[in-house]
Amino acid sequence: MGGRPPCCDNTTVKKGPWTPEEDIVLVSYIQEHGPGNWRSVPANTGLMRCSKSCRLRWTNYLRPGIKRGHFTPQEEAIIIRQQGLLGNRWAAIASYLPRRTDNDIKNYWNTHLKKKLKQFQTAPGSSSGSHRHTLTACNNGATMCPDLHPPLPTSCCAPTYASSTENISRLWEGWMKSAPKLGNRAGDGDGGGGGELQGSYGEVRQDPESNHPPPQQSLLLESWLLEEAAVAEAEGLMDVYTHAMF
DNA sequence: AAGGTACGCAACCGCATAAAT
DNA sequence: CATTTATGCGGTTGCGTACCT
Repeated sequence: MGGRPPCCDNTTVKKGPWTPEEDIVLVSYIQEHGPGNWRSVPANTGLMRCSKSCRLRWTNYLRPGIKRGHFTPQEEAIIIRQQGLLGNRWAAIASYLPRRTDNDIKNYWNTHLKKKLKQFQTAPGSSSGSHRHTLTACNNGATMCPDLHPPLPTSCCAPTYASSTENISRLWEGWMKSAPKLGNRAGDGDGGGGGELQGSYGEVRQDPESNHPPPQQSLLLESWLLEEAAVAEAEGLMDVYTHAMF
């Protein structure tokens, strides 16, 4: 048969939630090689994950510059407007909010905005309250957002591979929590989860007892954090600009 | 305080398209 | 050019947690 060789052996791939150890392995690899060649990731890192799963984890959670948590009214407005224009093309909508992932936007739409819009539509006469605010902002945002946030390829922030402070700190938080009791995680619902990792990633978890990252990784993290500070500064400037526009 | 329910998020699944052989 | 897989995307599900009764 011609064609490409298969990316991974589907019989041995691990599923379920990612562990901090896996995250670190993935981040370290991408830091070194850059994102893109996903099929080489499981092969070269030893991760028992499908390349697809690695890509998803990276783009939705570990990618540099990702902003998590509260959506601002401005962001809401852009999402609502673009959803109206583009439909459920979340990747396209996400290009207007470079620091949000399509998955995040999709989740937010399904859990919050859909409900909000429904409420608004069932009470068309209600011209007061937060919904009105949202939709007003939406209309404003609609006309200006392509200028303010032109559809940017992820390249606008990605090339630095700087991971967000939140993501990294969360990573280490998870690491600290799980490291001392890794042995107890076997029954973690995800059959064969933490337990097998101990063996698989022994060479990666160089010093599990000390709660410190391996030296090389800590250097990488340090440089990421420094870069993140620069990104945050830039974002601050953007917020000022945004507020001026609204 | 305990049990039940709703909510939010991470991850998986399946499909479409692009790319490699 | 045909075949096969990688990649990207949208829909959906399952789990953990917060909130309510």
